[in-house]
Amino acid sequence: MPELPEVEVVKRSLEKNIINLIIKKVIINTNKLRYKIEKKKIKKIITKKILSIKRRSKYLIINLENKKSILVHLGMTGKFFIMNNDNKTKKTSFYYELNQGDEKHNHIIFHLSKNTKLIYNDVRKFGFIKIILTKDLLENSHLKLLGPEPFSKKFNLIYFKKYIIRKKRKIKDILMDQNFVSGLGNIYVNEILFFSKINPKKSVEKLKSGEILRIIKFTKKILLNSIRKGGSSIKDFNDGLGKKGVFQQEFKVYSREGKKCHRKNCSELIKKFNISNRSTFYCQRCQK
DNA sequence: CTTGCAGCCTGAATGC
DNA sequence: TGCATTCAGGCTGCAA
Repeated sequence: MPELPEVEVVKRSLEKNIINLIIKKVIINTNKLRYKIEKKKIKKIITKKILSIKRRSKYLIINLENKKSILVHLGMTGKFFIMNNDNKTKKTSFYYELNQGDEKHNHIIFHLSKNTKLIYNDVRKFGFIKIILTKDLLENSHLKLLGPEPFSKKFNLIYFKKYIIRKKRKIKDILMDQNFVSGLGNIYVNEILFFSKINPKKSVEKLKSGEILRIIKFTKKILLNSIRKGGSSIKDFNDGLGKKGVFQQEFKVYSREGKKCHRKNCSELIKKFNISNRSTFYCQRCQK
């Protein structure tokens, strides 16, 4: 599932592969992702050059020369493939593999110059692609209310304390809230709380400064580490039908229900329960 | 204002 | 074996 690190690696892959290329043609195989594709707007980006790629939270922004931008969210299963003139499908990130039969879910295909194709594939169609004016990005409803990026200086102790004041929500809930801090999803939040030794159920009003500082520190550390590993695993843009470029992510708690806690000298089994209808994994001995 | 939750979608895993 | 059900997940928009 693409969270901030996965999306960041897509961004870097796209930067390497499609900058300065021109959009020649766009094939729409599936008209409706999360939102209906506006064909009129798609028409207007034909012949335009791709100037830059940005990321905000889990969103990708592809800036074009005609003052328009393509705003992309990958949802749960969205992924971009690149195809060059060798006709081999290549991955743009580390969170998925290439499989036979993927083409079935190739919903949108951008034909670019230099015989390059950018393919949007999405099994569950939770993602979306919208064309908007670049100048309207900041006011866009998807982006407007997003909290600070986890790496930014704004995500600090003072901000944290101010946000949670008089709130009684669980810490896991707050970390999942994109308006508090943007880019985290269920997997990384589980991991962050394990490393921070905080019980996901803990009410934010009970958090001590030291605990908050741990959360902030590990958030940055865990995300950075994933970007680094994931980025290096696909740096050669291998087609995943071989085994190269596959980075098996290792999680400490996520999806490890009933397995032994990885912390030294702890033999507790990882427990699973729901918070806000999301799977939550933790070690009840290590996380208080 | 804040918080909670249904619904969008498909395929894999599980249940009977 | 095969059919039916459940689960996974981010985000929006509405209800309480």
